[in-house]
Amino acid sequence: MSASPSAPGNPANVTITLPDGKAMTFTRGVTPGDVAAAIGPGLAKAALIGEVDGHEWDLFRPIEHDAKLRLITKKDPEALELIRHDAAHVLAMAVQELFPGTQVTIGPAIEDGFYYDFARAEPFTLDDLPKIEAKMHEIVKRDLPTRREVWPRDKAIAHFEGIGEHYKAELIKSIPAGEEVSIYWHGDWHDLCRGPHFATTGKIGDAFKLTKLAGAYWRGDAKNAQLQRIYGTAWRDEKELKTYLHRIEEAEKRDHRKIGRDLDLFHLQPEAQGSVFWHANGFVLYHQMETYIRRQLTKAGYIEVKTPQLMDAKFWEQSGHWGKYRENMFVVPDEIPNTADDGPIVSANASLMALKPMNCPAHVQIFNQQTRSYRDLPIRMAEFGCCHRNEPHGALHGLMRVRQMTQDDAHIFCREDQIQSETAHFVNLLYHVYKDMGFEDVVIRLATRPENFGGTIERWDAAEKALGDGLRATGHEFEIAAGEGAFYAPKLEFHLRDAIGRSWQMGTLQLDYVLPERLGATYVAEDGSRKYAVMMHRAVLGTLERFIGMLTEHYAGAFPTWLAPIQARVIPISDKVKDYANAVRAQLSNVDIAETSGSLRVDIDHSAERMQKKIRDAQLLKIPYMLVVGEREAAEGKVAVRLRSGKDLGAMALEQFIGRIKAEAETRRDLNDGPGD
RNA sequence: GCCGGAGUAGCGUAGUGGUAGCGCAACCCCUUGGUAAGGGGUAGGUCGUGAGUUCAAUUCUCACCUCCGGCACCA
Repeated sequence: MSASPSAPGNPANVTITLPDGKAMTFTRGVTPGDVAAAIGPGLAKAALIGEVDGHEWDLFRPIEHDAKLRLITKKDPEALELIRHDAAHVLAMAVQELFPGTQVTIGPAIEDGFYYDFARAEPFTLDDLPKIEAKMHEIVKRDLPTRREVWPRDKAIAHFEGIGEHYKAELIKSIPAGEEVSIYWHGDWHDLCRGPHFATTGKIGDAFKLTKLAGAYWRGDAKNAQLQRIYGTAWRDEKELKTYLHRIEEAEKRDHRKIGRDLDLFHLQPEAQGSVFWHANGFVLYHQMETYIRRQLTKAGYIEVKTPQLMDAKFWEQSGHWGKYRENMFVVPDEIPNTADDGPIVSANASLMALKPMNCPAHVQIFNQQTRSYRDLPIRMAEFGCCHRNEPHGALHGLMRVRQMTQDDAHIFCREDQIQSETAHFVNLLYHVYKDMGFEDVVIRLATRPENFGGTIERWDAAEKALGDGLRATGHEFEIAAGEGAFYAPKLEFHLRDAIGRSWQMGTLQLDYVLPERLGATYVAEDGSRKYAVMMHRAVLGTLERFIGMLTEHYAGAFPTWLAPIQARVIPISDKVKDYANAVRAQLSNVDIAETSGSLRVDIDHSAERMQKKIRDAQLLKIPYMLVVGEREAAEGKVAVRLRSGKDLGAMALEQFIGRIKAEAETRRDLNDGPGD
C-alpha cells in the first residue's frame, strides 16, 4: 500500500481531508493507519483509531471514498471508552483461554471501566480474578494484531452456533437485517463486535485491574439465565489508574453507613432489617429536615394531613395496589391471635389488612370527604407518611433502601389545565430545596409506561405527554427511561449520586389519571358537571431516610451548622473552669433558633483527658465549633473558638459567638473562613 | 429473590482441630494540661445461629440468618 500522495481525480484514488482542512490523496483502500504513517511516525504510533466522516473507524480498515478523517489518540476524550472496550475483549480472550467452554456474551465499556458477561456452569470465584488479570497482561504483551471481517448473517449465526456460542448467535439474530455483522479477530481469537478496536492488543496498555464479580441476568431480565459478570477498571496509564483507586478509597470513607456508626446517627439490626433505629444525633437530622420541608411546603401553599398506617385489604383492592403491588406489601391478619399452644396463631380465613406502602389512596379519602369545586383546585395535600414496602432482601442498603420509610409526600389534586403550572411550581420548589442542601448535579428522567400498568394506554400516553410538556416548559433537560414508570402513572425522577457514584432516585413527580377514577375523586366543573380530578404524586426529598443518607455522604458527616447534631462542644481546659464551662453551655443551650422551633445544640466534654485529646475527639465527630475555655476565658467572659477545619478564631466574647452561630443556624448558611472551613 | 464474598468484645482487626489475642472506645487511678491521641490499671467474647464429623469444633462439613459488592426490583 502506497501512502504517498498521488494525483486527484483518478477513480483509483481517494481524497482524505484532515481536521485542519489539509487534503491528501491516497490510493483507494487506504487505511487511517496509513494516513497517520504518511503524516509522521509519531502520530502513527499514537493513533488508536480513526474517525471517518464522523464514524469511528479502525486504523486498519480501508477507506473507499473521499472522506474527512480525524485520528484519535490517547489524549482525546474518546480514548478512555475505547481502551475499556478493548480491555473487555482482552478479558473475554483471557477467560476463554483459561476456562475453555465458557461462552461469551456482551462486554461494554462503562463509567470508569468495563465488564464482560460470561456463561459458564461453574461460577468464578475471587481467586480467579488475579489469574485472569495475569492472563490479560500476557495477551497485551503478545501484541496480537486485530482484523475485521464482515460476514453474512446466516454464516455468522451458523458459525457461532457451531462453536457452541449460543448467546452470540442469539445476538446476531437480533441485529437488524440491514446492518453489517462484523467479526473482530485478535490473533486467532474472534468475537462478534460492532468495533472499533485498536490495531493490536498491546495498545490498551497495562493500566487496568479486575475489580469485582457479580451475577447478571442475560439481557437484564430476571426471567433469563444468570450469567457471570466480571468488572474491571481501565485507564490511560498507571498514574490515572492509581488516582482512580485512590478516589474510590476516599469515597468509601464517606459511606453513610460508616459515618452513621462513627457519629452515632443510627443503626440497623437483623430483627428489624430495613428499618432504621434513629439515635439522638441522627434524629436531629431527621427532625431538622422535616421541619425545614414543612416550612417550605407551607410557604408553597400545601396543607398537611396524617392518614392511617393499617387499612383493610378491600381498600387496597379498590385502589389497585392489591392487584399490582401486593408482592411489595406487608399483609396483616385482622384477627386476635390465638394464644393456645397447639393452635394456629391465626385462622386460615382471617380477613386481611395491609400496612400502607403509599399514601395516595388515603389522601383521596380526605379529598372525597367534601364536594370539591373547580375553584378549590389545586389542593396540595402533604403528609410525612410512614410507608412500609416489602423490598427484596438483596435490595436493602443502609438508609438508601429500607423497608420502612418516611416520604415527604404530597398529592396535588388539580384540573387538567393546571398540570403545566403545577409541574413548574413543583420543579421550582425541588430545585430550591436541593440548592439549599448543596446539591447541584441533578439528573432528571421521565419514566414511561411499564409492562405491569393500570388504566388504559390512551390515559398513559396523555399523562406522559403532559408530564414531558410540563417539564420542558421549565427548561430542564431530561432523559427518557422507557418502561420504568410506576404501575399507576408515569413519573419524573430526580436523581442524585452517592459518594461512590451510584445514582439514586430522590424526588419524583407522577401524573396520575387512573387513581382518581378508581376511587372516584371528582370535582364540580364550571359547567356544573362532575369531572375527575387529576392527581400528581410528588416528593421533593423522596424519603427522609434516603435523603439523609445522601446528605451524610455529600457532607462526609461534616454537616452545616444548622443540621449538625452537635453544633458546638465546650472544652474546659481543666476542672478549675468547670463552673464557667457549664455556664457557657447552659447559656448557649438557651439560645432559640428561629425557623426550627429549637435551640442551639451544645454539649460539653468533662472527661479527664487533656485538651488536645478533647479537641481531637470533637474533630473526629465533625462538630462545627469547639469552644475552648480556660482560666483566661473564664476571667474575661470569653470562649476560644476553634473550627473543625482546624482554624483558630481566637477568643471572643460569648455574645459575639452566639451572634455568629445563631446567624449560621438561622440562615442555613455557614460562614466561610477561608480554606478548609 | 439470584451470583460472588464476609460474619471473632461497642468499633477496627489477629489467630488456631485442644474453648481466643491486639488497638481504639468504656470504666478506675495518677496527671490540671492552651488547639488532632499524657501515663498506669480494670472489665468486656456462648468466635452469626442450628445441626453434623471428631475424644475434642471458633477452626472441618451442611443448612439457615444477617451484612457487603453486583444483578433484578425500587423512593
